Amino acid sequence: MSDLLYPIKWLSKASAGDRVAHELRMRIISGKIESGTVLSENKLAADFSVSRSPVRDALKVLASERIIRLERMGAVVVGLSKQDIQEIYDVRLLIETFVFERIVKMDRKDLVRELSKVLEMMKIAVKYKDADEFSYQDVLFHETIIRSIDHGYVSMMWQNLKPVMESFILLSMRQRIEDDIEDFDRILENHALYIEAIETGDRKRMIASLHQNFDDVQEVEDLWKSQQLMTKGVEPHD
Amino acid sequence: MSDLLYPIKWLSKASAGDRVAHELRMRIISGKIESGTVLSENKLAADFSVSRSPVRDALKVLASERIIRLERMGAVVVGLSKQDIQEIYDVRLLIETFVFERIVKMDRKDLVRELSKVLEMMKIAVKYKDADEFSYQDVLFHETIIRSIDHGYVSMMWQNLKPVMESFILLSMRQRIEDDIEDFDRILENHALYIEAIETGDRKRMIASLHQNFDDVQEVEDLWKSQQLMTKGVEPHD
DNA sequence: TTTATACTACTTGTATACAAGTATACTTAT
DNA sequence: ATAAGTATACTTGTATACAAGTAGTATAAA
Repeated sequence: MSDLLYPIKWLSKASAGDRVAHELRMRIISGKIESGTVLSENKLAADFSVSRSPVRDALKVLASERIIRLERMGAVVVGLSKQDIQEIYDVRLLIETFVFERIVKMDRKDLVRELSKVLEMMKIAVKYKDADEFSYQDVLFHETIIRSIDHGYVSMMWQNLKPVMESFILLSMRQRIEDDIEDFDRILENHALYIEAIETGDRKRMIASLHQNFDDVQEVEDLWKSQQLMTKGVEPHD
Repeated sequence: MSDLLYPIKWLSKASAGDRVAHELRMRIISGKIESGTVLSENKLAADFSVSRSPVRDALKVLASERIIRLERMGAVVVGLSKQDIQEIYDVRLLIETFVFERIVKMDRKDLVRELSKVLEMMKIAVKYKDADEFSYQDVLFHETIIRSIDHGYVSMMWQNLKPVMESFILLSMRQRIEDDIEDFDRILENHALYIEAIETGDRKRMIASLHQNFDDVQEVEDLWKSQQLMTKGVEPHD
């Protein structure tokens, strides 16, 4: 088994099943395991040096995220297309605009303070060129916003979306921290704008900030580059 | 083990894990298993006469739906509160309004035809006082709308929501077919209005039809009644 | 009576075993 | 050479076994 794509430190207390799920997700989204590949529970168990039980758990999770398809014989890798990424953004936009409408009716002081903290963390991460830490804080930023309205089913939707988003952002940021380090300033600025929008309850500014993120196709390009990079060194997964 | 709440005929090709998940979900949402109860994998396996494996699968599914909470020792039943049901409607409204915006930009002829068919089925179900069939068609109606825009991640959100919705609607309709059979006319009319809104692309009418559904708290009352009914005959699940 | 320790009866997560089903390849008969 | 049937090497779903850990209880000591 080759080295891991998912940060080991994020898995400190995770079960074997979780580890397999996270690592497999990264390999699929990065393109290291190509779309169309048929995964076998037994082969995966051998690859990861675990039994079939945790592998089965992992495959169920990945199937619910639609990056694999469970069929009669074997799990077929689907992966993430550009359209998928667009769709993820659709849903994120959908969720976050809903959340914003709730937020503006609440006391937002604590939230703004919390988000400011996360933003500072992101700045430090950029300073030390730590793509993984940056990704973590980026995801946390949006999760903090979403969870602030205390809506069980919206949180649920986020939980379903999060793992794929996280992997995708991780890969994208790792790529970008090599190619476009100065681009992170723009991302940081965008997040600052988001905080301002929440603070002032300015719906327009919030939408603008969101779209500025979403219209930025850079991340898609990053992922594509990353996939090219990966598939070069891929072992033929017959 | 007492008799089943979930229609057996809907489980013809389902695995043992699916059966357990569906039945357990019904018992939890109906209140037959009360909130706070701690479920044990071994006890459940014995109750359903299966091994722990399918029970584990089922518990994972129910946990992702947030009707139970997986803890260190045992799975704690959470159940559905009135707020949860309100939240489900929030999300359904969110999804369906998004879907509608896409639909009005498409050719809607086939969709309208398909929906009309489902609506006729619903009418027959009412005629024969078949609450289960009615529920099935009702869920199918909304699923047909949502899947028509061919959006993977929106479909995913629906898939995550569907099982709980389905159970909830089933219980509510079974209650209502006893108490308020004439009320089904109003529901049918509402669905007809929905189809019209799609056909004409009339956003306002669609929103109206949606709200008419959502503002109707009857379903919540039905569920509550159903729960009262159930908890009377509940065996103390120490 | 209170505190500490050890024991019992649970729990989960993982590994392994087995039954039933399916696709591929290889016979064998025509 | 081709078609039909059969063997085999896979697959999944379920059952069972085992290790590690946790709550609660009972017993022992102060």
